[in-house]
Amino acid sequence: MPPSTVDTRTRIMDEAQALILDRGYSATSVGAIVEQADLTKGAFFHHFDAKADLARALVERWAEHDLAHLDAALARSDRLARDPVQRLLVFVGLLEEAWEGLTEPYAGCLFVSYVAEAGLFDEGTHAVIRDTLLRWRTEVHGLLQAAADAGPPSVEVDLEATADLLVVAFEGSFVVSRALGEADLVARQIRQYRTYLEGLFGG
Amino acid sequence: MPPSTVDTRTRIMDEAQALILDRGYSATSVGAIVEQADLTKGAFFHHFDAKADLARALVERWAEHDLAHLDAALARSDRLARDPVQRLLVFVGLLEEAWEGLTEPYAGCLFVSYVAEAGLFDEGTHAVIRDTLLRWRTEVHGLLQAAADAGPPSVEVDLEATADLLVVAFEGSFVVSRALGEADLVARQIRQYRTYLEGLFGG
DNA sequence: CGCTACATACCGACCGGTTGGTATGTCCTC
DNA sequence: GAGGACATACCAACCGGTCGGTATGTAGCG
Repeated sequence: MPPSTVDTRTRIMDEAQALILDRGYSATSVGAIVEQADLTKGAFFHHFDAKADLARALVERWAEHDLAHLDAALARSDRLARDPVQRLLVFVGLLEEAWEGLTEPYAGCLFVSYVAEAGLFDEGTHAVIRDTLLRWRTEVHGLLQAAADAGPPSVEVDLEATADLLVVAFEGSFVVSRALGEADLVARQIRQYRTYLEGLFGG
Repeated sequence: MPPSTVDTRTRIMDEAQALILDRGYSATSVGAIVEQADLTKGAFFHHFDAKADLARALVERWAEHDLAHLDAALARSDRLARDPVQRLLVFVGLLEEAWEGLTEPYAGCLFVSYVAEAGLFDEGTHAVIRDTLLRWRTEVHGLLQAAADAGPPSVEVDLEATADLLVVAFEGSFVVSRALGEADLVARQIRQYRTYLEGLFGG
């Protein structure tokens, strides 16, 4: 296998992502990216047609990992619990677990970076983000509906909004966690969400 | 009142804020700002020492309005309800009310914009955001504590994290609302938060 | 094997345009 | 006529992107 191609492209993407998470897309020049990756502009534009091409590749990779994470938690909670309510709570518990023990670098989210500079990206790039968030809505809503079918929640509640609250709690946590410099904030907020669900469906 | 000075400065800030909310701080050039405000660079640098000076002024104004909003809701809920639990629920209800009926432009938050490009701003600017969020934490935690003292919540819960969840729900809603193009998402999420509190303290 | 033909990976100089910022000038008001 | 409120003109640095070139394959063929 040629040691170069894939490696270099990935390295560019990794360095670019780190820079974008820190200072945003627009402030991340391709000059800075290639310097960080110890390359030249020639190398960059060999692998990407334009800077926007990189942006698209990055968000697609991020969405892919994100959905893989979702599917994994879905599958595991499916295996670990039979009861719909338990399945729901285990699912959220697994997510919480994944964000525990986070200390040093406060979480960043590429979606937040892109949304904050939304005016710079084309429809296709936005669609990647939208589709990913909608997958979360659909899947979580499915879990909630199954739990509600097994036994109605303690109070009447908008199940779609409840599903969205998980994603909202994640994205909001990323923002607030960085703003306050508190790494454990994400996991604590997901735990809050779980407490909410326990109250609704009876833990 | 002199019609010029304050007006021009405010106009610069307004246009700059609108642009930053749309495409971020870095991608908002002072050239674009003065063009939007129908001015020239001379005018801009007459009112601001540097672009960073504008950034600071904007976040300070935003924080001021944000805290005024908080204080108003705090004062009104104080007047409208005597019981600590009712006071808490009315407080959140007022916030929800303020975000209802929002249709056209999906909400943006300057804090989100700044956090997404955190690496570009100095400590002082970050401190403004941090202090503002901490005020929310303190005040909401106070309301929660008072409610808990009047009658313990239905389940044991981390009251500080519960306080943070309100801010997290706001910031997260701003992000997701823009990403999905759903203007009513903010109010629906704040309503979810209220439902959570009702479950904890008994509406 | 040796030769040709072509592809991939990367370099570094360079281009036009834009950036934040400055220096100077002009007009209006007190 | 002094000072504030702008406009005009300009600069050096940097921006995304192009281009000619090179080094290293790699596949086909005799």
